[in-house]
Amino acid sequence: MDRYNFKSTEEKWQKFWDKNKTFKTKKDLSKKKFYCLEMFPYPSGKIHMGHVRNYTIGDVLARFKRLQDFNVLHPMGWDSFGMPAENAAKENNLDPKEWTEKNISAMKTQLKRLGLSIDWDREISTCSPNYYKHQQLFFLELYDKGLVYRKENYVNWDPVDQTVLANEQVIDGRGWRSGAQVERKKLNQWFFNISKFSEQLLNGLNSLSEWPNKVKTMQKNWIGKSFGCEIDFRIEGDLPVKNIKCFTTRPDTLFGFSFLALSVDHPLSKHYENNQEFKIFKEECSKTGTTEESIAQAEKIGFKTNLQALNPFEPNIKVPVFFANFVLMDYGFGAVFGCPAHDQRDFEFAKKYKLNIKTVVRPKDKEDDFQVKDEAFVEEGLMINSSFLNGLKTPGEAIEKSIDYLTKNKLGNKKINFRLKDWGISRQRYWGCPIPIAYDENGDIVKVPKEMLPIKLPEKINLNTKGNPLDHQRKWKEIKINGKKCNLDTDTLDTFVDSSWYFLRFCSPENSEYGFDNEDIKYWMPVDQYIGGVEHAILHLLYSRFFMQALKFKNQNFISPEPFQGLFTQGMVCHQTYKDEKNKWVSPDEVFTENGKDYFKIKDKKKIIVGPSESMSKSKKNTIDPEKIMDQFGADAVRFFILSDSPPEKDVQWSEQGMIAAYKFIQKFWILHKEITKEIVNKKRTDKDMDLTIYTNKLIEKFTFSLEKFNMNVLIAYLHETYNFLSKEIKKLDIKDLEKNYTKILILMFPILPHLISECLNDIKNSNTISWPSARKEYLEDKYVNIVIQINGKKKSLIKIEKNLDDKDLLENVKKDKKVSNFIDKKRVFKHIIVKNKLINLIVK
RNA sequence: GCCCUCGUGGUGAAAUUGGUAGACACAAAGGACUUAAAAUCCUUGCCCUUUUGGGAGUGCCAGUUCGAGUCUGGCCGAGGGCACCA
Repeated sequence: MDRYNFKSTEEKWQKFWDKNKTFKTKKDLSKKKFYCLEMFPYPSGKIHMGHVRNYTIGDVLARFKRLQDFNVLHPMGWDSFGMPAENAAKENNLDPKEWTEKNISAMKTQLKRLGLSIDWDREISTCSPNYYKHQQLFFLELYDKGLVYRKENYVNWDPVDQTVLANEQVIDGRGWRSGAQVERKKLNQWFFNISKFSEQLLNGLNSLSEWPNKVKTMQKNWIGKSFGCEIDFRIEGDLPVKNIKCFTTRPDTLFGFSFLALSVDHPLSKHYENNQEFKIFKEECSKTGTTEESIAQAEKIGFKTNLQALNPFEPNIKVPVFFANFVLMDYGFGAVFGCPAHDQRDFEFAKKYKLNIKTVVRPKDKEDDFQVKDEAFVEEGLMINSSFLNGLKTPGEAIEKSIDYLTKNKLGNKKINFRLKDWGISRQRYWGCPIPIAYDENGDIVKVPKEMLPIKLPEKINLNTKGNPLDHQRKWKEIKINGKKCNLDTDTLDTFVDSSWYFLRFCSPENSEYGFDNEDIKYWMPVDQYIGGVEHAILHLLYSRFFMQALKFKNQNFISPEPFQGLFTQGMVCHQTYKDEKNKWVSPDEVFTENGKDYFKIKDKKKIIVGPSESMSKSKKNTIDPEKIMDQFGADAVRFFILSDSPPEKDVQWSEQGMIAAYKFIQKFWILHKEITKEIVNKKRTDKDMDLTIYTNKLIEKFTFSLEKFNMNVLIAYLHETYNFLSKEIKKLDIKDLEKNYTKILILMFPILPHLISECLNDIKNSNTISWPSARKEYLEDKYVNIVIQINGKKKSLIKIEKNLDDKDLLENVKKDKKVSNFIDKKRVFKHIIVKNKLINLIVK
């Protein structure tokens, strides 16, 4: 018997799909649409196992929906701007454009080899002027709507390379390339006013019922809505300052007020510009970097001013004002009122600077003389030492009452605050979308007119310059707008902007007037199922949601603003890690094992230290190259394996054994298939035996159910089960409707193993128009059912019996059962519970 | 510290949502076929018993229920997210 030749078969079908444009999609209002989208890849040059998993899951779904007669949009593109291209180009003296294009063509070939059902005619690439032209127009549109603005912001600055560093380029406070101490530097940058939509972005989460709760929770926390009030503190001291505004969620603890802390970037700091000590203090603070996390890890320090703040509840009590490193200018007003007794951070600060610690909340089970000792008391409780608040429950009553008091006395107002900050979109880099803004000779902002778009990136420029590469392009920068000489902005847009609207572009990839066509997006949007890694749970997904809000803003005709109706986040692909005796990472290709426990280096037979399984990454060298695996086992086998071992939302362990098992399954299924085809043709079977019909209908039911629930690993189990069933069944003499049932089974398998099953269906010759089968209820149950017999809730026996027997007959039959009669002999059955056609529980004493 | 998720054999995992725990696969041991190997197939899998059979059992402890992997409360452990957020 011939073995299944995956190589020629897979090539054959891929060519067939390509030639016939099988997956080309057109708008068709007569059909229900299904937009299936996987997060598009960065063209690094080679696909990795994470891509294989992501795109296989999506492809199974897309093919399934197509068989269910949906009009399926399943496109693919390239997130092709970004730093790796710029870095690679710098290192090897290449052009980022050429490097990127070469990578795209290599990866496209690899993706095609996976047998994905993609409409390649809709392919887009974000680094193409055809794409970013529209992005520049969106930028201007948002600018006109007042959703883009310019402000100063801090960045990580590498003083040696004269360049801005991304957070991941800062390692232990030093630049990754130069090793120089990174500084905080203020730069003028563009911002999207995402915080304007905080409320909408938060509320929108409620409508996303097909999103994982985990992701919704993460976004909710990120947006961070908090209820409280703003308080205007009166200030006395040696400066011409009368008030400082604070935001607080705990106005109830004002009677425990013992200091006021300001951010070093607070406007008041300008009065201390010439103060040497303050300068040193501020520098100390600036070493901590710009991320919130690095600020957090620093020790709490303060700088005492000569100012005093008055307690709004008791104006005769005055407390010191500090600058402190733990106060962030970005949040609230850059000022915090400190109540050490009921905030751990304030407590530590007060201890350090020996400030007053007054207890104003007691636990419910303690007396009124309760005093905070070793740590702040932050839980619910009752108010004490707080005049008109005494005895009230807090939070809750006490907060309400204190806000009432502040409002009545014009000392403060109820306020809702969000943690979400505006989105800084300027990047001091070459390989990104140019910002369509110029500056005239006075430095005033001039919009680039629509007709002049796109502002194209200059090609083949020298990247080994200090600072921002575009800044050196004197000719490129010069632009004449309405007869005025201007200079272009030399920053480029954050690549998250590119990916915030690409799903719209896929709906009308060829529209040259605008980023999309309104009619197209009305038909295709929202994305019915979006699939990608959980690492994008916050930024990419939130930015995309913002982009939709921004397009909808002042435009009533725009579609409903949630872009992704369904979201699925798949887990990572993991592999064991290996290290040699020098503690260097070793790749799986370089090691061998005989017993599965002890590993050795192939080269010198030296022992390898086996580390824990971790997600595949180049830096740990624990990657498996999908291309090599496809050479060895074929695309169908890889698809089969990558779905088989774990539920798709969880991490999966790469296993050589598992991969081989997948390959074997395909081989043995092919042999079985040949046998079945022969049986179909040679012997006309009579139609007495219903086993296959019942099995097939049950399979259709549970297979469809699991597929819709994304339980892909269970699907694979069903396929194994089906193989086992069929290989026994085929030995029987009588099988009813073999061809009909077998064809249905093949169609179920098709989305997972498209090449193999295309070939199989081709053999049966009725595969012209295939569609997803539906189960017929009358075949779902046999005449007989298995009834579980429990005694006092414990399983004792199992009987096969006629279906739908009435309770009396059932009970009689049950009592006849040997095992049961052994048990209930001499005992009295005083109750029984029956679950129809399933179970009977006898209660005996 | 706060929030979320998850704890099931040697391993990855199923369990139709409160009704046969361990489907399916990997690994292991034993066996069949074979001169032999490979491939393939079958059996086994915790405890007691020679077998028939019986018992325990889904991280731990309680509870609800005729019946709990599934529901409730507490504890222990692992993973992820957020964070001096005022």
